[in-house]
Amino acid sequence: MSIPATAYALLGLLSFDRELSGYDLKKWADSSLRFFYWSPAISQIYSELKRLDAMGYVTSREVPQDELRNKRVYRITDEGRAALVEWVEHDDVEPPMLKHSPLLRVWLGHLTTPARLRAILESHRVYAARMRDDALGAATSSAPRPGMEFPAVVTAWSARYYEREIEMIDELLAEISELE
Amino acid sequence: MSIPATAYALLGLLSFDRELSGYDLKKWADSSLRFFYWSPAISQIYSELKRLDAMGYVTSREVPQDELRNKRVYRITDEGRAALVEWVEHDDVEPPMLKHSPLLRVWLGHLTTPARLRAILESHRVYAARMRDDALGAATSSAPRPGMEFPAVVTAWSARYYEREIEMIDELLAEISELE
DNA sequence: GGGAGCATGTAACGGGTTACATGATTGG
DNA sequence: CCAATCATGTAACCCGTTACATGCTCCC
Repeated sequence: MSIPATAYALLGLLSFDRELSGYDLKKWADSSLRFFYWSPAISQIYSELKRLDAMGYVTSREVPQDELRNKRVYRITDEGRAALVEWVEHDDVEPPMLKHSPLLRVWLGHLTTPARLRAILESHRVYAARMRDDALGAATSSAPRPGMEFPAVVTAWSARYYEREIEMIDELLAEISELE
Repeated sequence: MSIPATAYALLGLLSFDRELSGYDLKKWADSSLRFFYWSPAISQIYSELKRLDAMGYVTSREVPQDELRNKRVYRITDEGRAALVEWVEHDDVEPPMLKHSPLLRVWLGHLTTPARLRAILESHRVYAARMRDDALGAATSSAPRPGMEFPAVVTAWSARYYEREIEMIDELLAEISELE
């Protein structure tokens, strides 16, 4: 019985030795995984946590959040850690999946005007700049903790990725102008 | 009633004014869409074609393939073309979706050895080089036909994308060595 | 003879999303 | 007072995949 990559990603977040709630995991995913992988919907996080719990890969307990409410926090188990290590060390690595919607529109450029393509690319440029800045922000905001070197390397990689994305948008913009 | 992006992608393939079978569409997708978007499974292509047919966005007819068998070829209709143009011109463009599995493994680098990470990245490097070469091949093999300028631009973009991916893998490899 | 390519499709399944439901606390 | 944030979960739905089924032709 195998579990989806998203479950391993969550297990990965928990592998940095902390107790986290579903809500915490969502925020963490949004400020790390999001840049190079994906941030699952909160509802999926809750259901994956249930599955991981049922498999014995995590344990959970309730902690008081305030006077009236509790929240459920999760901790990775030894079996969970072993399964995660196994996944990193021995499982096949799928190729990256890229679904570049703005490019799909450019590919269909014969159906529209250069102005529309430019607008799409400008807006994608804003998005990429935003992602770069967010990745840069995530890199600087979190103090370099021991054991967190790899996430730091990947976050830096992500910032470079979006920087290059911007360069490539500009190249495309220039090429589209030439086509006119 | 909206249709998925994949359906528009297929409609897009048909928008270059040719009659194509499901099988043809799969081959075409593999040598164009695959580099920057995704190539749907053949089974999905057949079911999307049925949906597009039901919506009146394509028509189909059977043509003899050899003495014994027929094949069904599809042609975009005026309504299909109008819907596609509408999609390109007025629909919101989703941000690109990236699920970088090799990077997810690197992000979990604390769970394994540098040697394993290097192996993963080397293998990803081979994949990226392959994609670059395939994109380059697709660019040169298809003679520059009129009306196909945008696909050519996007294929060239894809080749650059994978070239940069290789550069970024090498940078990562260097950073991982430094971490040791 | 057998594998690769041509050609089309169905069924089962699962991963993941959106919408919905609920309710407390904090800060402008 | 109202929006945002904290916090958890269910249900419906759909996109897309893999596995399965079928059968012909071409070439080694």
